[in-house]
Amino acid sequence: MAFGKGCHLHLIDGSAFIFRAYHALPPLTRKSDGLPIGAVSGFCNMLHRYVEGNTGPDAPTHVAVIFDKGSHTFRNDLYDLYKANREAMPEDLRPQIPLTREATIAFNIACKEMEGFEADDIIATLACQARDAGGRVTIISSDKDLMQLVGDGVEMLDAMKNLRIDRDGVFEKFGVFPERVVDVQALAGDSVDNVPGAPGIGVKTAALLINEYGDLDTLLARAEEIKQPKRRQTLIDNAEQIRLSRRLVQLDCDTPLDFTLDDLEVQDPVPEVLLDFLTKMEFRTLTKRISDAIGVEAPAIPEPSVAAPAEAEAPEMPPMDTAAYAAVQDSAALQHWIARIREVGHVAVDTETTGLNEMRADLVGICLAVTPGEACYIPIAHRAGEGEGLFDTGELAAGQLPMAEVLDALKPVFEDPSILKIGQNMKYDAKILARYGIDVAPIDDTMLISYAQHAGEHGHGMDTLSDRYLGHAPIPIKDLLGSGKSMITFDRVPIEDAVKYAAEDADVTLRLWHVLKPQLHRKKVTTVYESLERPLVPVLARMEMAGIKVNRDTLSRMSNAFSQTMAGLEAEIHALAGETFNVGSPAQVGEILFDRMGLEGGKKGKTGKYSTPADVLEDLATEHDLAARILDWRQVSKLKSTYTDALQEHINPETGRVHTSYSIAGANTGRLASTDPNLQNIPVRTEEGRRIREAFVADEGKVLLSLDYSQIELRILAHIAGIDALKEAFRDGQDIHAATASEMFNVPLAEMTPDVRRQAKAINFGVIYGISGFGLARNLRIPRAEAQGFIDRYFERFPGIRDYMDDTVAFAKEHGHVQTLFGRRINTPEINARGPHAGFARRAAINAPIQGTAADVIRRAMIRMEDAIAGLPARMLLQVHDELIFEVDAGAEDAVIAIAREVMEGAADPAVKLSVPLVVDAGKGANWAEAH
DNA sequence: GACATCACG
DNA sequence: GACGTACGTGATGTCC
Repeated sequence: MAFGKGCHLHLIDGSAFIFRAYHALPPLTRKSDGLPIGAVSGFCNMLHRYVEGNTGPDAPTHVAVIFDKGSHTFRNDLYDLYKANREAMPEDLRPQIPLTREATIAFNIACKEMEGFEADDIIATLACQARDAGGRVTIISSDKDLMQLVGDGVEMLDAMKNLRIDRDGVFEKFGVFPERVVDVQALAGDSVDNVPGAPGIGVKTAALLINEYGDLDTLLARAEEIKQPKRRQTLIDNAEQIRLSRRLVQLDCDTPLDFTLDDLEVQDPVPEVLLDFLTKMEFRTLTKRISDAIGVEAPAIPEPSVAAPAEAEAPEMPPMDTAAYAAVQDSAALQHWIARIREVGHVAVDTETTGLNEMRADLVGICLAVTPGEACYIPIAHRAGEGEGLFDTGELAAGQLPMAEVLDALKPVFEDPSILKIGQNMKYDAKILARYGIDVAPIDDTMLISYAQHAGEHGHGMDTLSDRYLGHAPIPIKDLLGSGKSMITFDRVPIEDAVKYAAEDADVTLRLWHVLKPQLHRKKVTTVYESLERPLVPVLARMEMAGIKVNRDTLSRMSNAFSQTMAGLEAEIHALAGETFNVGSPAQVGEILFDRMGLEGGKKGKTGKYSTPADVLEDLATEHDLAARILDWRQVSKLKSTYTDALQEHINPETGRVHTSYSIAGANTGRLASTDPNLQNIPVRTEEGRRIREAFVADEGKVLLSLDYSQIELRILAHIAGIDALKEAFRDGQDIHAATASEMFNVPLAEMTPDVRRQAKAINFGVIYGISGFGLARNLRIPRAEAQGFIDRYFERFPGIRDYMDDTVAFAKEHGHVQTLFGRRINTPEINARGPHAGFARRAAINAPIQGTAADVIRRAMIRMEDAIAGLPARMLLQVHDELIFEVDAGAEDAVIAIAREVMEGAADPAVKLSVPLVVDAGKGANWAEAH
């Protein structure tokens, strides 16, 4: 088909794909020879995702991936410093560049580059040609240099954000439409490409000037008229440099091409060619995904005969083979496996159940793996079924040992202190088995072994770990259970299917253990794993099983009251607005406030809708009742839906209590996270919200205790950064925010006003979060310059803080991670990134050692707590980051408080000698509101 | 399933 | 000088 009207050309910015892929992935290597292939892998995944997404009426008819070639272009002749400050290409990326060309060709997509021309110029030329021929063009890139091409049927698409950029989008970015983009870029310059521009002028100012004068030539010709003297002089002095800059940023639409648009017609990949390439690269997961999708068998990927150096300590492993797994269906087989476990001394265990809620799910089967590839599945409670959909007959399927026999036989093994039980997220399996009378110990957990080493790098779920460390994609559970409404429970899965899936999970877990466990000491996190991760599993399991009593009537009454309040508010809101709309829809709220009523302050988010967060509405609320009532409605709506309604659903009918689940490897910093339900965000800051805590009660004859660390993060900061003034204030038991204010503003403590203290408090918190003038200004609602003044003064008074920040960031840049006082490692893969990414990574790196050390401290306290209170009628129920909740017999409160406080305040000892005291506040009461 | 919003430390 | 900006989480509702 000749390119013309009705055609749609996609131009992919190849270099952008490569760099994104490179920075998004860890340095993967090809297993057989160690060739770096991380970027190629990411590149292929992106291409695959791109191709898959190309369906429907908007699909391209023509497509090409465009690459840069050579480093010298006509722009270097114009200006020899062009792109001169580019960092050299990383060593491990260089050999991957030719492979990305091969990959493109393997996907049967045209792959184009020209010596001496930048990809951007080829893209510009093709876009012009296609547009002139009457076709549409989509440029897949987020490079702002390409924005000048937008318009007349040319659009850009940011593939990662799936964001289309049209003329209006360009205007949002540059403040001018595409045809004036080069003018703005010429003025603003570009530090990445080393385009000089005009000193002191950024995009904002440039757009302002261009819009005022029309275009760059007019602006330069009339530069004398500019009112601001400094700006005027800059433009006059730098006119030549600005014109040069324009020539540098102006893309060339006349690149001589040795091919035509017609050569770029979309073609389906040739399965053999594509699979050959992917196999050659040894991309196991992607090869399988694509071969499954197109129904063509891929050539086998050779397993390396010698283990790669990094895995030298792991045993050689046979390839994964789900057909080799055994079903254990008689006593002899069961005894055989138990004998094997005793011979080997460890076993990977995985339980299959009817659901994800460990307090409710029933055991269906148990998988065991003793050596890689040597795994079995013991079906216990599969149901008999009839026909395709397994119509439930209410009876157990044939070929299963009695549950009692299986559990009686396994119990001595699972409780044998000399046999290590290995699991992936072992807390789940331990809780299930605990309900059947088995206390699994000792345990190892591959999820936590990964977390100790790789927090911040990637997730720690089995699929992620299997993909990364075994190059294998396990059978998705969806294949067995389906999804959505027609989803079945595991007990309805035919035993022969269950064997493959279930035993595979145990096999994968065991293999991961062999790969990851030996790495703990290399990453120097053995102590972290052994002292902060592994011992926490049984502690959390018991807390979760204990649960906390929640009074359904209290919640139900509150829900009813909230319903009434909401109905009243809704009527009032509709009356004030003069029309009815969905108050729960931020989009509609934005439209009403900013379009219909024409209020100021409406900002649109990236989806093009008005943003209406609370702080914006709060500003409006002083003048407009409508905004105030919407805020009221939102608060009540939140309390009702998230708390008073949802919590009732979580009350376990058997125990009458709510059992949360803590994820140990959820937060990168070492904090726990609470889910199903989240009991770490129960309201407390408002009076109405706090009343929800009245529904969390002690059982009859008991009392709730709450013990929380006072200012633990600031204390840790004072210790780590070595701030004497803060340390002294803590040692003297002073009000730390008042002391900070006094030191900063030279106000004696006796004359401190609440407002000055409040500001110091905001700064103290800001420091922990990696402070910025902008952030503090927004938080305190003061001018930015004033906020910056506070920060400057703070750093002046406490210079150690700035050193801590600088040192921490430098450490992260050098090592790729930061660490807590207890050695917990938080990886910072983004710390050397450029762009807005970098700011986030920087602040996260500053915060992580502080938040993480506090998390370590309370973990240590929790691990010691059980023994400490063993003789007392008390149990630990909840953790809320710096707070522990206990339930104790009435009368034992003070004894428990004394012991628990001692454990918590001494939790850092003896591993770390803190130079500030840790202080714990305690409260008690019939419910959580009283205790807190 | 993405996004916006808001609950907590 | 301008960029975009507080750190860490999870649950809910809307809307496509």
